[in-house]
Amino acid sequence: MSNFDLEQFLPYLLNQAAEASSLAFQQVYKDRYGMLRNEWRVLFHLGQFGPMTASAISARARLHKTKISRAVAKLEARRYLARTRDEDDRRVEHLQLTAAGRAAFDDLRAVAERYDAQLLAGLSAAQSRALKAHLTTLAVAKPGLARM
Amino acid sequence: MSNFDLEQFLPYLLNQAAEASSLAFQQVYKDRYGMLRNEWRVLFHLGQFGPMTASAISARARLHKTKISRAVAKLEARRYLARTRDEDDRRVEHLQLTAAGRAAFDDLRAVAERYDAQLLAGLSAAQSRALKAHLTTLAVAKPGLARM
DNA sequence: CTGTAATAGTTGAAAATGTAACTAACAAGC
DNA sequence: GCTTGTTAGTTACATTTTCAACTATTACAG
Repeated sequence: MSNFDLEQFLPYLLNQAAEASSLAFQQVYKDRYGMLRNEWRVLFHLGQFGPMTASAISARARLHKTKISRAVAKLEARRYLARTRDEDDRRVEHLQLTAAGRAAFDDLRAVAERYDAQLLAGLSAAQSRALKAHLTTLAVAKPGLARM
Repeated sequence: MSNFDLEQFLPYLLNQAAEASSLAFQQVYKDRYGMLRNEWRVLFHLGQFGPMTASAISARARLHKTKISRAVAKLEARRYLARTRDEDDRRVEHLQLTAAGRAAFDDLRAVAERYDAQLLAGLSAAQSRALKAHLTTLAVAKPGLARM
């Protein structure tokens, strides 16, 4: 007899928590700026790390390059970012936020900051740190499952 | 000056952890049974909770009814589940696993059980419990964000 | 009864995603 | 130089998801 519980299965539980906690924030960037998830992510990468290439964002965000490509196209069309071709390696393009892009980022970052605090409101500082540390470990890990 | 860190923003972090931890398991149910995420979820609900209606699964899994409808159609086509119409309320249909469906569930449940243990290998029992408790809280919560 | 609203589930069209193939530019071996 | 391979990024097509409309059935008010 197994005591397995679907709702305590970590990948399932993480998905449920991720979706629930993304909802309210998603509402904000969608309503205020008409952005999708990948667009928001690209915006935040550029906002936080400064000018980057699409590949660099792809690697850091673990986002497929086609998603980046399409998100960048939309952000560019809406004048939230600008591209400049690298003169040394003309395959590469450097992405950076426009003034409008930075304004959107600053606004959304402030929301994110408060929202994060709200999500963690029930936990002590130590508990929050522990939770995030464990999640970071899980996010970075590349678990395989040999011979199952 | 803000000290906001995208990679420590809970919704983002949860998404990264959820995706990373889902990957290896997804590979198994996809390779062995050709299932998609929603099909696996429906299978597990029926396996764990016994016969249910589509609405009941929808409510418990927080999965939209169209996803359920299509997942059920595929699972039925592959003979993993069978439907029976409720005689008292003929709108309702009760879903239950076939023998093949239960076999698939038993197999995948065993994988899930071992995989879960592997994901938590670095943590003590108390830490694991605390982590899952916090995730459960986040998964159940319906956070809004007033006046941000 | 009868009309109106609600619920269970399905379907069609539009949007988004995933996968693979593609172009263009650079790199390295010979 | 020329071939072969690699990397940056885009595009095309198939699959999935989303959203709204739809059918069928039940509930409920008058």
